[in-house]
Amino acid sequence: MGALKVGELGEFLREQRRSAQLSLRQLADAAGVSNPYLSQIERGLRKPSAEILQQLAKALRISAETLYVQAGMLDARERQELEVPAAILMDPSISERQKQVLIQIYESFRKENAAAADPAPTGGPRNGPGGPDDPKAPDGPDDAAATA
Amino acid sequence: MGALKVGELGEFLREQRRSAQLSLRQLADAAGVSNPYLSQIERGLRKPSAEILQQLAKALRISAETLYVQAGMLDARERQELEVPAAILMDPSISERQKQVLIQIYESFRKENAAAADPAPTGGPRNGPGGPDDPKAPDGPDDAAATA
DNA sequence: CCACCCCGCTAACTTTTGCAAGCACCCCGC
DNA sequence: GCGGGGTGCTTGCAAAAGTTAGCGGGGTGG
Repeated sequence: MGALKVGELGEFLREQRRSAQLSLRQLADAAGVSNPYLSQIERGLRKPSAEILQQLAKALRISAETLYVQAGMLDARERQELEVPAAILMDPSISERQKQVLIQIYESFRKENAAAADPAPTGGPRNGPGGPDDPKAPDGPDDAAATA
Repeated sequence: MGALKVGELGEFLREQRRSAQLSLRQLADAAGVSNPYLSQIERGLRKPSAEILQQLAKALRISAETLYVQAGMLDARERQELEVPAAILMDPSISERQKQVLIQIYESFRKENAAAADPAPTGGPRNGPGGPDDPKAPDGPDDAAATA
């Protein structure tokens, strides 16, 4: 399960530290972690938590993203694939209700497409014991969508 | 030390799980973590490690980056310019026509809200949950050139 | 030579993560 | 009634993360 490449991450961190002319203790102090622990991270014998990683990134003035990519936690190309529902949910400019509407429509589109492409899905993983979610007409976006 | 906003992260995770129609056990199993642990994460009483976060993101099919942003580990502003329309346009699972529909609705929502809330558009920089962290302010020349 | 300050690392310890087992509740078939 | 499976939550416990104290080593100057 080691999705984390701790070794590479450690080397990368040490490189960055050296290149920033920082001693182990200096960086550890700046990042708010203990010196020996940073040492162990750099040598790959410890998997730093998300928080520590973030603090190290800050102290090193490198983007946290860079670190995550190096750690193998962020796929470089994954960054382009921000999922639509997640993006919608994070958007502060629309209401929760509106988010739900958008997501519903989005899901119904996907379902529609899947049905068109694969009419015979044997053993449907549909666990919904309830009814089929409204495929179209995702309840009333009328209020806003109509105004468009 | 809590640079992590565990509570928000938990809520977000729960939202995502529900929105994906998954039970706690299902997601836990898919992500390779234990059911009770996921429960605790969702209620904000545990800070998941970087690895766990990654596995959950994978199982939920959302970008790990989204999760990090939600956890307060990546600055949202830095990257939120990806925004909903961009995410929609990049999605390969729906047709171009469907994309247009979604974006239309999204835009109409925004227009409606803007009209209702703020007739005088004095520019609303979005920073809702943005925490006032950064105690010592090492100060980065954040040249976040908005590509919007 | 010796104190002094830095470097990185090892050792023992405390705190937290993360898990297997079990609880209480609800719904459905027998 | 009872059994079985579904949901989420609580409880100890092993295994990690992350800490403070201390080690050997290398300058530098007194």
